[in-house]
Amino acid sequence: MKIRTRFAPSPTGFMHVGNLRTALYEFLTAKHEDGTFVLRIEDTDQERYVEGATDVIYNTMKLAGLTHDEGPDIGGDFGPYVQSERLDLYKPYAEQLVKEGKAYRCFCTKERLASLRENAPEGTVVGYDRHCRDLSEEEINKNLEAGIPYVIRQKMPLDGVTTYNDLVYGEISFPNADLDDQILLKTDGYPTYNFANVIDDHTMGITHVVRGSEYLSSTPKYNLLYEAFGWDIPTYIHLPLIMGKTIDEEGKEVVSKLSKRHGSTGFMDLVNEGYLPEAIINYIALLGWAPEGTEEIFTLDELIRLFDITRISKSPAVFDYDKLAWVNAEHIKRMSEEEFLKSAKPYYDEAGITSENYALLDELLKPRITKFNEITDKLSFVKDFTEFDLSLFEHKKSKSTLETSKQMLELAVPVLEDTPWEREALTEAMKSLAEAQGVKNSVVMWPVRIAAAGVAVTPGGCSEVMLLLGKDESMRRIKESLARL
RNA sequence: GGCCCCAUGGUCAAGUGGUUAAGACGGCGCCCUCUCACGGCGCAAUCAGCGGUUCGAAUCCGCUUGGGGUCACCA
Repeated sequence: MKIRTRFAPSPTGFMHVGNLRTALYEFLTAKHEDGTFVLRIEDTDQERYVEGATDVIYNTMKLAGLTHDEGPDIGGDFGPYVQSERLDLYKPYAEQLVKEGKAYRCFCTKERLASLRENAPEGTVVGYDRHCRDLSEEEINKNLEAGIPYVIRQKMPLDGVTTYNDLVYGEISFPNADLDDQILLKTDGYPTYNFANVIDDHTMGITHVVRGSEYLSSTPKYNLLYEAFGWDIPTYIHLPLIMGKTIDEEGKEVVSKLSKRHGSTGFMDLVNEGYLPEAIINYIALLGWAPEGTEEIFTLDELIRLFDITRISKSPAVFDYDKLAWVNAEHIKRMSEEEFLKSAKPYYDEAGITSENYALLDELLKPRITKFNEITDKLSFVKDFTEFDLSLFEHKKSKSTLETSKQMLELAVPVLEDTPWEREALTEAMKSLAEAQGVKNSVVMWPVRIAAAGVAVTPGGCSEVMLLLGKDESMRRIKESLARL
């Protein structure tokens, strides 16, 4: 049987890397076996609906490369793929369970439920007291006629244990007595998340339910539902959570399940910060899973090929920006010249770089940037040339002093004037000058670079800096710097 | 608090009874070098604790401790 997985986000307008990682593993689980990946939008919560949120989901999935085979935007044989368009579907299923005595109508008010919770003994949490579980036929009819709103609750077994098998966590058992009579249908007639989930997964033929391990403890309820309907229970693959670090009131570092409060962990946030979608995908693939061998840089296609459910780990993983940055840098280094230029171009334009230097910058910048937005800073010297502090000329390691700088620049100016403005020629000219003067290369190259750039740190050496500036600008700057010495 | 899950360096992790306990990020040092990177080399740093089982335990079992998750007419 062909594997079918689904990603079922709620349109809240925000997708953090935790959700994305789940989507990724769902995608990989299906695609590794040449299965089908379904996108379903779970929008049964009318109060939390956010305008335009579904577009965020589509855009994210597209950018991340997690293309779905069926979904609201492209259709499929199991539609509709938006829960709000499936509303008529759920109620009959709930009614069926009521009829079969596996569920019941509950007329308890929210206030009563609230007071139940408030009156619970200190430090404990109590569930529903099953007040309406055994209402008489007359009482039910009376309430119904009076138009009292009701929810439909599932009857949980009062004793025994429910056991299920998870592909990553193995066999897990829960005492049934701990299970609440969960609500299936709300007073507004909408299904609850859990209920809709089961109905949808079954009717959509989902074979493998891949989700975060926070669902481990509600899975028995799901299974009891599947059993109530006599449906096959899907294969479960629960994923270790991705954790974020925060600082609490006492200044202590705490880790907890990734959420909005963990700062810029939104996929779009990261992309806007300059992380490549495929690098983000690569990195989060490694949070909770490791391939055989020691290679860590992968494309999506490689991940599809290598992904192996049995290598998913059980323990939570902390999201690490440093490692993400490294992965991003590795992806940048592997980019073709064209790809790199495409991403770098906006920053080049901003820095006043012209096309004849694109190839040079490809070489210079690739090993030097972690994110593309760093280009601005790296090339700021091209545009800005201010009266820098002359002490920059003093560099112990390069054996450069104010005096030698002046000497060398005086000698370099005429040489540079007569040198073809090419990388090799410029470098050779400076080396020859140093040799002729009997000094280390650095004694001439250091001051030339500083004089031209006006800053200590540049991407590349003196020849590259002069190349980027062009002959006129370089000579102007060097002479100006020399005049100040 | 009940229930459930987890436990190898600061972080991500390999490892499935016999290894000098991989690798990566980060840190530190050295080399390369006109700066900064890249690259190369090296260093520090881990099996939470205690009991078992076994000739032998990071690997199996139990307890303890620690961490996380979950207990809504939210998803």
